[in-house]
Amino acid sequence: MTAVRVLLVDDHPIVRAGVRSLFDRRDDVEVVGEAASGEEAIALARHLHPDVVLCDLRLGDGMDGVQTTAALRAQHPAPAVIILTTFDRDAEILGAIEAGASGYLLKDVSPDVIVSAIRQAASGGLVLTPELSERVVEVMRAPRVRLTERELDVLRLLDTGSSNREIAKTLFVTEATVKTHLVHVFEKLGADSRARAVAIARESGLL
Amino acid sequence: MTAVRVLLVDDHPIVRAGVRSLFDRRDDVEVVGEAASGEEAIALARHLHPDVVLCDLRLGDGMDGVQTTAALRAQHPAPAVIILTTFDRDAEILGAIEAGASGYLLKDVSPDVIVSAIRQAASGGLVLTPELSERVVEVMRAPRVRLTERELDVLRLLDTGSSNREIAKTLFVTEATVKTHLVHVFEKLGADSRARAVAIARESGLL
DNA sequence: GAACCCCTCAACCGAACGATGGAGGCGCCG
DNA sequence: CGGCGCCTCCATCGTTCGGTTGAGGGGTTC
Repeated sequence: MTAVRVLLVDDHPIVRAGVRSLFDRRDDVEVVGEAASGEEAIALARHLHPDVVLCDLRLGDGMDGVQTTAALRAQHPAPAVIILTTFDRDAEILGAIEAGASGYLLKDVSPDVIVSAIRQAASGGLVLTPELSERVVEVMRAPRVRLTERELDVLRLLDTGSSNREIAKTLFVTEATVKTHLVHVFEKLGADSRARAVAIARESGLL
Repeated sequence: MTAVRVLLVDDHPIVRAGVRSLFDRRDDVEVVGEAASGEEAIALARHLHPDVVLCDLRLGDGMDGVQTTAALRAQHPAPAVIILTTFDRDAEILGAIEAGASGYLLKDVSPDVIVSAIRQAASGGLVLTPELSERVVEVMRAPRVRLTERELDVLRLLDTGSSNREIAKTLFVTEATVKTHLVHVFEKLGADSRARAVAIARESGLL
């Protein structure tokens, strides 16, 4: 059996070194490249054709992990993508999976979990830690909250502590319009007040 | 010259492995131990007497990096502590320095910066990346916002979107009391509304 | 064209919010 | 002891801010 070819994507050199060292003494996994950004990862993957890409979600200023995943999955042949990250916000997990990730691991898992995840992903499987898979189905089952662009605008301004009047001013609309958007945001989020809305939005990762 | 003895503290095995691999081929830095939690770090340091402790800020569920730093610095002999973390919230940086950390590095710095930081810290120096040191003096110069415990309680509940009435109920006080606290919070934060207060508090890392 | 969604707006009402000016009790520290 | 800071609470006031309801135009999809 030939070794699984892996591409590492993380903006922290230290983490890359850490992951790389996991495979140093193994002959079934081979690190064929490292990238510090999504852009770099895509370019590298185009030439290296890795079997699996191990990708962080937060990648500094450029593309994020979800965008990178989507771009990678659009390539031919498409590598399997495993998200390896510190954060476990529902929206990001869901986003990553929707974008075509075959796995989602938190960085505090033990090294051998990562190794086995890579092997499994290389053979086409889906990899989720038990707690995460539980959450995933839970969130999947709950109807996804879809906010319109405008509603997101007011929500973001809400988060800065703006009043309706201020939001109206910066969005160049009437205060009445803002209120209408807010009503819809409240409905969709199940909130009964602006304050609660931001709190909920924050929890579900919309902000 | 004898090698600098270093203790690694991070809840992610991967990061520990990464940092460790930085020193593998160097003879001037020696990793004498690893800890996955603050508690473990303190216990280990008591026996190992490292010269420098490299410590993450977020350490899972137990003690955080700031608490760990304070405890380590209280030992005799006290190791130098360098915070190595992903986050750069003002409050945490300040807290770490106040707790006696001799350095604060972001995980995206290049490996050799870490190495030289360790050497510098071992000889008693203070280590800050240029951008950070700028921010530090800036925040130092600005009068520190000190909220009382109760005011923080109110602020935290505010963040969840609670109304004054609800806050009063969960804190077992009158609505009047809540309002008084809020007035003080507003004064200290320079806010003119509850929403802005949360926003400001969030920015300055009080939440 | 009808149904639908999104953005826009008006007018109303009420409550909650923030401001103001107090007051008393408690613990700590010089 | 005498102050000081913190927590607690009272009453009042105004008014703005927020949330509700209802409604119209533009774009789309079938």
